[in-house]
Amino acid sequence: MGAVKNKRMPRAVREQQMLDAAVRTFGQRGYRAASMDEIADLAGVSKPLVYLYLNSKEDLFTACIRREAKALTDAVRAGVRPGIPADRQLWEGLRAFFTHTAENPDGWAVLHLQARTHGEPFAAEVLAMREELVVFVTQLIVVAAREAHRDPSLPEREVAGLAEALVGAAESLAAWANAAPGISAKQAAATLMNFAWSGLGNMMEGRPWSPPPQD
Amino acid sequence: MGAVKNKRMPRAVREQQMLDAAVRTFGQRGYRAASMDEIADLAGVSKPLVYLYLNSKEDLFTACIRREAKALTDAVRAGVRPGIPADRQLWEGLRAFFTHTAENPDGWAVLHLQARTHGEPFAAEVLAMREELVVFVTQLIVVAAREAHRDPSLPEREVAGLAEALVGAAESLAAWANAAPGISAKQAAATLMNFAWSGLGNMMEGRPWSPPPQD
Amino acid sequence: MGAVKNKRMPRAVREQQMLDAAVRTFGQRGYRAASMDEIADLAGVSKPLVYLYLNSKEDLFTACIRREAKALTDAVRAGVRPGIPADRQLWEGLRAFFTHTAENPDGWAVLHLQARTHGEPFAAEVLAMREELVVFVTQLIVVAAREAHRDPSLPEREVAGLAEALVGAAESLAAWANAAPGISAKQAAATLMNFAWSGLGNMMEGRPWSPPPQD
Amino acid sequence: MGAVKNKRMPRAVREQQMLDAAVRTFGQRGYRAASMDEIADLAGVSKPLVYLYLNSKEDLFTACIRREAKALTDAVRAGVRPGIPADRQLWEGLRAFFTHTAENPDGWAVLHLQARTHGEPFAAEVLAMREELVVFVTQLIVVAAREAHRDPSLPEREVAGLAEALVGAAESLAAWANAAPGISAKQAAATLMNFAWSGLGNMMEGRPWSPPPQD
DNA sequence: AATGAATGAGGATTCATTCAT
DNA sequence: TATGAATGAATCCTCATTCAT
Repeated sequence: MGAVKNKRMPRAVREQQMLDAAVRTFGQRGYRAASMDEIADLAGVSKPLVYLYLNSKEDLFTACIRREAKALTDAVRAGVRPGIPADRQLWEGLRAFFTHTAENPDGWAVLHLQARTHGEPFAAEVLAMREELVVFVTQLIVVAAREAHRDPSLPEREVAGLAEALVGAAESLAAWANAAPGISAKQAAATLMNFAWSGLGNMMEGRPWSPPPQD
Repeated sequence: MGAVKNKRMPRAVREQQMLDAAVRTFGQRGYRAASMDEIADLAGVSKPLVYLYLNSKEDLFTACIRREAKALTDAVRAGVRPGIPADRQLWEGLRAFFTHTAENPDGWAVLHLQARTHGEPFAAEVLAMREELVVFVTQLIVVAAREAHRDPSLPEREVAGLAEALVGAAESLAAWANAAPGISAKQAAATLMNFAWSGLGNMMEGRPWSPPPQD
Repeated sequence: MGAVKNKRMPRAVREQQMLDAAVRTFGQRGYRAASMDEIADLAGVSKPLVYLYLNSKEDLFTACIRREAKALTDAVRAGVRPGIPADRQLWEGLRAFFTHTAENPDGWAVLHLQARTHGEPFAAEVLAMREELVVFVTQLIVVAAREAHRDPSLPEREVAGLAEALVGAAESLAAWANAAPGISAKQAAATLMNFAWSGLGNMMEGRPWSPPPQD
Repeated sequence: MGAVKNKRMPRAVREQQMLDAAVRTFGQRGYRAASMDEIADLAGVSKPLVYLYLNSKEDLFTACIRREAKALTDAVRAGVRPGIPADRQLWEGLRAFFTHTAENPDGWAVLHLQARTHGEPFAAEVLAMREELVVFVTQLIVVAAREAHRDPSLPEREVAGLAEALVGAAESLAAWANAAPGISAKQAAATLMNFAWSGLGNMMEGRPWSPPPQD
């Protein structure tokens, strides 16, 4: 069972142990199916202590989401060197993203699967993090357009949609790469770059795909 | 609430009412949080009748997944005219997909969010449907490559990754389009075509994006 | 399943089919664990028909007990030739008893196990049958005492206890013979005759076992 | 009703209270008819506490059986002085048996009626205890045969049958003595000794009852 | 003579949460 | 800092029983 039992430890340490146990349990069982009993057990403490430090199941789940969201955005940001060309920045960001999700499958499950499937307190929490990533990608697209000497006036709504699609594709690929054995973070990133950047590049050259007129 | 109460109806009809209620409840609350009580209420019948016809919560959820998965794949298939160029087929498929998910948000939530979040009986059920879509897309990519007079030997693994990315992006965009007001199915489809097809087109012209050598 | 379905049949026949199914189900599952659904199914009819003919679960169980009790006492009575010496009558009665219980294990289970474990409506029903057997045995003992030229004044209470013991032993041996493979009705009867009659005979010779004085 | 409510008590004490309540309820109502609600009420605790300590209805019933079986065999063993003649040992054992069953009617009902009536987890549990008693009696019979200077080769199968009959008769008489008012443990024991020992004694003298030749 | 449709009531089990120490 | 003892409130599921035809 989790940590060594009954040892007195400073609050900060205990809290992290609890969050570790909670992320693992929530990630594997889901919010409702995870029981405070199991979490406390896995953390090696009694239930009242969990309540003393984290207040309630809801608060505990929220704390998990926040911690994991921050860890993910931090990882992405830390993986990107500023000042290099936009496509390289995206490449680095994607690699960091896929690496982090592969190394923290439970945390990723909490963010991608569990937090979104349960009502309003939680979905908003994830949305905030997601927005950060979307903004990051959006800026890269805008910068890339500028670097390509293109008229920078790609309609904003269009850019938003593209960024959304890219982030969405990344999220799906992360789940896919975690599930399919033998897909490395690098491979996942390369696949997505091929898929996305070539398309985006194409568009920026002024050759978007266009729907048939009668539609 | 829900249907008219207490009227005797043939089993087949009642079953559909129950599935309607179940899809709505599961879609909005999630598998665990949805209660059989609420579902029976919404269907306008007593709980025992739900159990008589659908056996258990698990079976009921599975029946929901199957019905919605079939409805979705049927809609996509019905929306695509065979024989036309591959890019047009994809365009039509995406429009059908986004139209259907927009019209059946609860069904889509069941498939995309809820079914994947809960243990093995269910995830497999959705995976089967997803695989159908991935195969459909994969074939389009292969055909398109041939139509573009390209060496048809895009590595298989690469194609699988691209198809996965496209389906994943579509799934994410469906959720996005449902959430953001004023995004029509057509717009979502166009965004994704731009994102994906241009990129794929580019690749097929022999200009894939390539990672920097030192990576 | 059970009988052929949906065939119109006269009430008396249907009732017997239902009782057959009920005895089997009650005997194997117990009163509470047996469900009207299972019984109706096994009888090859719909539940409302069972209620139409037998009124309620309680009444159905009571009808089972009565039918099986009568069948058992009838079998014992039919197996005994009157007029022969008392020990022979007991021998024949026991053989008939063990034969019948071996051939109708479910009926015997209903009488011996199930009916006695559930509240007052049923226990009384079995008690009546049991009393008949006890009386039968009591008379045999009295007659035997007379045949042995003994002072016929064996205290009544004593005789009652002995009869009770004999019937109880028979009941236990019936269960034992049913469970242990290879014990025939005849063997069971012989064991009990040895056990009981020799003891009784001994007593009638005026040599009862007597407790130590200080007790 | 039952114990004083809401007082904090050590687990071991509470468990015994729960078992007390359970034995009483199971003994009077039967396994299926007894509700966990009633048991918890009678024990003066909430249902969850019963589940916390005893796990499930099945486990609770098993715990009852084990406790009562041990109590009964302990009582019988404690009541018998070793080293005295076999008939006296049997006498003492029977007195202890009837005394204990008279003092613990619910426990006896659980063992004799309820546990045997319900499926396999439980029947086996009682059988183990019963086997102990049968072995105890079997040994007494063998020793008695030796004490009577008889050829010790009473066929084993025969002895088993006799022991079974004796134990069965004892079980039945226990129920009878409990039901009939004014039958003391001593009287029940004496009746059975008369019934059994005289018979056995007779046999050991070489005068078994023999079936008529034509049978 | 017979059944498909339907339900009120209750029972086992689990869970988040608190109290007293 | 830490926990053993305890519960109110659901939740899934089953069953005997009835109604309308």
